[in-house]
Amino acid sequence: MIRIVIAEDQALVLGALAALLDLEDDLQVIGRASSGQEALDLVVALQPHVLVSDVEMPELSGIEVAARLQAQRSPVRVLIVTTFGRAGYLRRALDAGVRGYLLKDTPSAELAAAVRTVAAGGKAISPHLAEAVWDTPADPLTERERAILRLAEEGRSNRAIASALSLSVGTVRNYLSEAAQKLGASNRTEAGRIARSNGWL
Amino acid sequence: MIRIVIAEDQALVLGALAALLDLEDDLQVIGRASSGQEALDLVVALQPHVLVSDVEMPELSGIEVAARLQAQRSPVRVLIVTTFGRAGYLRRALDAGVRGYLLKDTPSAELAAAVRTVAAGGKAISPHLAEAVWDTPADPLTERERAILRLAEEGRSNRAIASALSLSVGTVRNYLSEAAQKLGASNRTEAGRIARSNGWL
DNA sequence: ACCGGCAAGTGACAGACGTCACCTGACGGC
DNA sequence: GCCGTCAGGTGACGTCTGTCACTTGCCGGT
Repeated sequence: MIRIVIAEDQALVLGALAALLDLEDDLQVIGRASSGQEALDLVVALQPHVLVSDVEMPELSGIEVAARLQAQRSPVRVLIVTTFGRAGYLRRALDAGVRGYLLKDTPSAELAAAVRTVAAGGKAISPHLAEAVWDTPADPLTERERAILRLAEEGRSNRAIASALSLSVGTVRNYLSEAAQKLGASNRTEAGRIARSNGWL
Repeated sequence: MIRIVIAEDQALVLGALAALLDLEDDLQVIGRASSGQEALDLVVALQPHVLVSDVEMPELSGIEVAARLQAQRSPVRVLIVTTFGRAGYLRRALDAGVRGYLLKDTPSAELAAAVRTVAAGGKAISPHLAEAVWDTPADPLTERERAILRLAEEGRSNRAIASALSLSVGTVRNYLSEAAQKLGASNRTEAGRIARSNGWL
């Protein structure tokens, strides 16, 4: 019997996924979390075989939860389930020791199979996504550029960004200009879109 | 026995929701659609009591499906289930004759209850959301402003927007300026964010 | 026939943005 | 000690944006 904790911030989807997994005779959902922190606590307390987690969650993202579990040498296997086929996310997830990564448009029958594979020590990556990682270049942005781009994306002016990060306005301009060049964008807005769609923000 | 068709473009969520509803003795999922068009065809063919539909779907949105059903005087009741608590969406949904509108962070136990309520001719709106509509002002944008804002949001320059819509650059500037004023934004990027977060784009 | 409202345009101006060349200081190799 | 590198800054320049006042043409109401 494979014991599972599910983490997902949308309660309806959480309940539905649990119902789906509970239909299987050899799977048992022993815990449900609606935030990253809660997921981490539950995993530590219940020691399930597998944690099935969304990426986008309040407090801690699914990837961060995986990273923490890896850091504390937890034997729990993590299977990420997400909407976003962003290559950057998958890269980070793999770095965090994640064993499975499924897109939410995978047929539902495959979820249980993926859970079993992961529980048995194998890996389960949506094939569609594995490809995407191949032909998506690595994140070209530096930490500074990312931070500035995130603020620019929200519509803040150079001046506002500068004072938020204690930089000079000129420096902010330079970083944004450089980021736009790297991304092949012709302005901050486009740069933001490109970076976000690749999972680099 | 209440007969249901489910429409949701994420296969995994579709399967999970179906599993959840099938657990109930008095509910029966008789059809599954992964696009708006498919949902419409299925509803016409199967004549379920209730259509449970996502908003964001390829081809036709859940709201558009509801509008078409209303136009052809279909007796099928529509229950929308969505991630986004955008007041604008709910308004449009109600105009399209939708009988229920649940957020995906509603506890999963309430989904079946909402289906029953809607099937019986009642209404089921997430209370949280009903409030939001109250204190969200109506969409202040004109069709032109919306179109221009959508393009600006993608990072296009005034010149690009002007030629895409066969307008003069000055006019585009004026529309954007006006839209920003209406929305209380200080630039196009912020205006785009505000409009989108209210479901006005 | 007239008025008001609305879509679209024009011209002008200030300020914000994007680009580039160049400067400074810290810091890790060798 | 010197050199390369990297984060950050400066100044200058041209272009793009945002704002405003004003104009034109169209359309519906009265």
